[in-house]
Amino acid sequence: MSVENKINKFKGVPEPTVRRMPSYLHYLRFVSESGVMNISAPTIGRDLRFDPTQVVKDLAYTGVSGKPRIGYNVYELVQALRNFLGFNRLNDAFLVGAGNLGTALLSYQGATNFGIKIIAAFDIHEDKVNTQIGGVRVLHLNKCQDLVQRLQIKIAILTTPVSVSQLVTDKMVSWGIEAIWNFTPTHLEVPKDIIVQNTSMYSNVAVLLNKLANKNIQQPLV
Amino acid sequence: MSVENKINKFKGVPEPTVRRMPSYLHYLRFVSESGVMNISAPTIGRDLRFDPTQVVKDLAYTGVSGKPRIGYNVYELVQALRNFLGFNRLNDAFLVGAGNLGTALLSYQGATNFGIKIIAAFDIHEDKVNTQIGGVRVLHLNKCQDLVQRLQIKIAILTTPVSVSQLVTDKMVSWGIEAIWNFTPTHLEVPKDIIVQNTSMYSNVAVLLNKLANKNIQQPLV
DNA sequence: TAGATTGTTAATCGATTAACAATC
DNA sequence: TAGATTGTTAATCGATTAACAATC
Repeated sequence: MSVENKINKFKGVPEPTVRRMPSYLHYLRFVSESGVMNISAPTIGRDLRFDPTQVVKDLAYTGVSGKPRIGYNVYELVQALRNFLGFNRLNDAFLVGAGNLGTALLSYQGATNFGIKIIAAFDIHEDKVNTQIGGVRVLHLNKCQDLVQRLQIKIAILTTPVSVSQLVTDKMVSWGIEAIWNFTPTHLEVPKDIIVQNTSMYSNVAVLLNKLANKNIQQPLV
Repeated sequence: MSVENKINKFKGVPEPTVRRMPSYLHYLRFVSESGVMNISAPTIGRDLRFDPTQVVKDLAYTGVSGKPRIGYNVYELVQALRNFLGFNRLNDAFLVGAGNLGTALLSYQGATNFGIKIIAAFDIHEDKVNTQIGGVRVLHLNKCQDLVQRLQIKIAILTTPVSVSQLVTDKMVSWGIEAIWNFTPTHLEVPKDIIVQNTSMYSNVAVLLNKLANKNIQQPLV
């Protein structure tokens, strides 16, 4: 195997593991409130309905090591998970498109800050520009490039209409945005070093409705 | 293998496939607007960045069959996907918890109805009760049981505070709710025939931040 | 010490990708 | 007909689960 290949062999933490990390953090915070100092993987697994071996493997990625028969130190885990999830860094983001969903996210994060802080929002409609939503100022999109570059913003939350999502994406990438949290149903075309995280309400609804339909089909068989 | 086992061998459509279905639908609607009548799996794959074989397999689940060298009939696919995704059925839902996220979802779906129709929302705070959000009436939670049963509602959207999420879930299940779209970070305990679809903003943020962090770690290696 | 739990290596399982024959 | 594409069967890949030795 060539050196080139070996370098490319670098695999980060598996995505399913990353997705479970916030669950562990939420659970461990809850557990630590009741004064529990140490916790074992089987206990976590029982409560969260995860396989105990999977819990062990997942937690190993935080760098925390446990003690046989005792388990893991809860405080240590919470800190390690916070660090793993990037809550200790500051993750400033811009939101583009202050329509229904954009407004929704702005109001939502007013209360809960889930690891990303929305610094400003952008829109082109006069009735939105220079207002505040959820404590965040809405500016005209033509101010975006300058601010992305001055504030070194790397994360953009995309909540524009579908009709302009690719166009806005292209511009933001050219301005230096490195990661796009895409809430539109559009498949965005981006250079390969740009990260796109698709969050589709549609996919989630699809899975739920499908399970519900299966349930009703399956029943008569039993 | 026992008969019991054979029955349990029933596997629905793989979840990853279900998650891709809305992408196909969105894409095909777009394509059909430009008057394209037939489309091949490789073309779809190229545009959506899916493996062509995967597209063929996914589309097979809709029941539509294509013609070699010609592809699939776009109109037929759109109809089949709409049907597959349950857009032709009416999927009425109740939303419980008209706080930040609840309000957000209510305002959002005002414009976009993504397969589920929110019929009413419920809360216990006097300042929310008997208001309207996004055209949906907010009622007191003590009216919920009666309405779930009268209207035969099967789907609940859970956007309560974490502190009451399990409690509210237990009640709704006892009232006859069959599927819960859970937006809280709580792991809900439910009877095994109840469907829980977790939609965690936290997980999505976690994946995005993790990719971003990896990117910045990996760069120096090159 | 005895035994529950960690941490690692192996087996399983399911989805993705590749190969290829059938077909229009 | 020739050849691109469907549709199916086989190979690969990665995550989950099982097995087990090390350890506190």
